[in-house]
Amino acid sequence: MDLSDRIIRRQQRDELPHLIEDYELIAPTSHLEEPIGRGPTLERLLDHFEPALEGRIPPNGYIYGVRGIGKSALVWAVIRQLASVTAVSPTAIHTSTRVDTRRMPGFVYVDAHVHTSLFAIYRAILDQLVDEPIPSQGVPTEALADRIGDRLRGTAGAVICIDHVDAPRAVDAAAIVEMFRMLPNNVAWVAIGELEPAAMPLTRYTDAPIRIDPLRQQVLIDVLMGRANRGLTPGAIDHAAARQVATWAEGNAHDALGALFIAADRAETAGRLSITHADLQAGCSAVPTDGVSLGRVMALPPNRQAVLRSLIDLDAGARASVTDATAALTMVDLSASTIKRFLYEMAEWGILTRIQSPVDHQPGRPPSRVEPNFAAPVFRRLYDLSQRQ
DNA sequence: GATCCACGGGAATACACGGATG
DNA sequence: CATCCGTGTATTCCCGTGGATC
Repeated sequence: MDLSDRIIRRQQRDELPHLIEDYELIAPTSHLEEPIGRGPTLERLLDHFEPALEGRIPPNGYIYGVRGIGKSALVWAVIRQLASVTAVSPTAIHTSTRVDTRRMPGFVYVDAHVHTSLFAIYRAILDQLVDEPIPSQGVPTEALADRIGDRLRGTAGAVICIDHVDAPRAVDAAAIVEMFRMLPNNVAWVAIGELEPAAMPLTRYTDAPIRIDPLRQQVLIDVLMGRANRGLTPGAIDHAAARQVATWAEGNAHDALGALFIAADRAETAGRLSITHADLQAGCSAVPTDGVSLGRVMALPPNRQAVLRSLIDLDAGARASVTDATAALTMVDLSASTIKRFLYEMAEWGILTRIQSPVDHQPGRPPSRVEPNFAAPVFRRLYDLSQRQ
């Protein structure tokens, strides 16, 4: 072994066994290209999209279900696959009776968490339909709409999925429908949300809504074990542990993955190669029940995330009131009034929970403090990883 | 010159409470 | 007793400004 080998070996010291081999693969924010154990649900989604395989535009749709059960993961995976089929075989599948030479429609997935204005939504759609770079500002919104129209006219059209249509920061659903009116009629849309169809005005314009159900316990265990197999060192977690988390999560895959992520990160930080019962306990208790998804938190604009990142490291004293927290958040390069406004806004959006201070005898309106309404340890790790580079 | 958007700042409003008023 | 008022905070609302693009 020569010196350079020795040096490389030193460099690769970090390549010694780690519990977590890939944070991405166990993160509740990332989706697998092949969802685990969701065959029947995938079939129902494919039923809806099936006309596209013969070059026809499927009806508009509404996919719904309670939070955390993998709606985004499933739709994302389906759209991704369909889009790649379109890309790989530009002509539609040949039937046994005749050759259909029409092209298949394109498939587009837009997250209304991330794209919170009509302009941004148009831009995201256009970005998936064309290769050229798209202006980020300086052009009127209608110009982007026109470009989408120009691109699609005379083609097989497109199916556009808008995820999280009923999110607090999302563009109003009615405005989205209005927006699709301006596009050629070879465009279909599929909205994904949490609201029951009766409460979702959009369903006036859709085919029968498609409900996604919470994961059965065994499926959720499979999901956890599958993620662990991909992202953790072999033997990091056993079946009983996965069952423990699955039971706690009651069909909510997002929360179960969050708990697993925290448990694994805790064990990793402690230098262990397997996850203990205490790690899992810590993981479960750090995931708030009825919290908002980490996807929603990670979709926030950079400065909001920076505020959150600093906020979750403040000690209880510094977070006693919104005013105190604002004053303590000096590491963020924003004015105090902006930080304060961010905190109130994020509370409005459900990202933070406002808790009234117990009545005291100070004059004036009693303050409230804000607490994260998401799995803070997961956000801390994902945010820090995203900052390295 | 137009357009979109994040910031920043401050006005307006809400709330709590003690004390005054009708 | 029900209201109103004044004071002190907290919270919400709104709009101007300026950077970055086109």
